[in-house]
Amino acid sequence: MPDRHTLAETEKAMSAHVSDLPLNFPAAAAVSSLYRAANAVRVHLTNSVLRQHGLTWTGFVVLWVVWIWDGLETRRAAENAAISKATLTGVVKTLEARGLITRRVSETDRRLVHLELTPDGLSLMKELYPIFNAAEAEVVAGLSPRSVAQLTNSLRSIVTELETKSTAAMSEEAS
Amino acid sequence: MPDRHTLAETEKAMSAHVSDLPLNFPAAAAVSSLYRAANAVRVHLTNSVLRQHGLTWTGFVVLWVVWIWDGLETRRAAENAAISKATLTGVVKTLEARGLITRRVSETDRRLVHLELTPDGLSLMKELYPIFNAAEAEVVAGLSPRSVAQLTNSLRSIVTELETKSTAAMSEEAS
DNA sequence: GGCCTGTCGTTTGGGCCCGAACAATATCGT
DNA sequence: ACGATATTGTTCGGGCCCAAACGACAGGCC
Repeated sequence: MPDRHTLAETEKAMSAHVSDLPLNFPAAAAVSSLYRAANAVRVHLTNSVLRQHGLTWTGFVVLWVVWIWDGLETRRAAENAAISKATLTGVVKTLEARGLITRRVSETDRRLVHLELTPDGLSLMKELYPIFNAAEAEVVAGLSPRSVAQLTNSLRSIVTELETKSTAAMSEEAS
Repeated sequence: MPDRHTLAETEKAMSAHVSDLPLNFPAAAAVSSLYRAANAVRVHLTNSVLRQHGLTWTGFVVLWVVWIWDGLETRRAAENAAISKATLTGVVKTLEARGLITRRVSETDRRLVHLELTPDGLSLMKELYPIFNAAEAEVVAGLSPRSVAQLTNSLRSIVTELETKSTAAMSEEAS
């Protein structure tokens, strides 16, 4: 076990610098934990499941949304994968080169590009997703089912809150 | 409001593909929410606070840990910021070029590099962190204090669980 | 028809991200 | 003393990440 700084030590060092300021410590702890947990989960699932199949986390997420929706347009794939259109272009290029996904320009609206899994991509997801899900289950295995449900609810509440803020800022911009 | 896929629609599309498989849906929902929330928070805090100061999320995190610990060695900075040593090298190079941080090779062990804030870096953090923390508070404003505490606990539990797994895998490797 | 406005996916440029390989340095065993 | 072993920060290569600028295209409005 590396002698890294413990949580308690970090909080002590922190309070030595900012204890005289009117800060919201629980909020800081929540955001910090959120970042670290998401990172740890991404690293763990990548190393334990995805890497041996030559997939990155983002690549897998893109394959997953295209699979679940039986193919969709680029803009919706980016929304569902929570990445920008620019990023998606690069990721799709990688997946296309691996023969897992195909791009097809729409006949009715030539601006749109429709994404779909190849047979190889489809069989990969059918094989891989149950394994991936089992690893996801392990990640939350230490929590009670009730805690997992509460966790999911709180996280979704945060996402909703921020999406509201974001669209509010956009309409303010437009006025 | 863009007509993106709702949560309920996604779950419906998902069950159409995998309802016959023995999957752990609550675990999948938790991991997915975790990823999306962390992403949304990072984007929000970057755009609303960090960008106008020319800082990235990771750059800010590195500055923060160096600040809180009154300077530390590269390997500890990477641990505390939850990024790899390789990534830290690049981030520090950026921060050094902006005049916010300094690198100093240790006298007693010439392998070690000590990181410290410059006066500019110090005054930036003193000005910026209260603003950043206020934005963090907004992020969890929709949750009750009790929910925030539970959220933090659950997330820390996940991190601890994964760190245990990771060190267990390493000692297995070594044997 | 001919603009005008908005939307689509891509490109560009700069930065983060990591694993693996590496050179420099320290430490341990003998 | 001195080779074997371990640790540190860096480099390298490939991939992800995004904002901004861009060209292609669709639809509305005169």
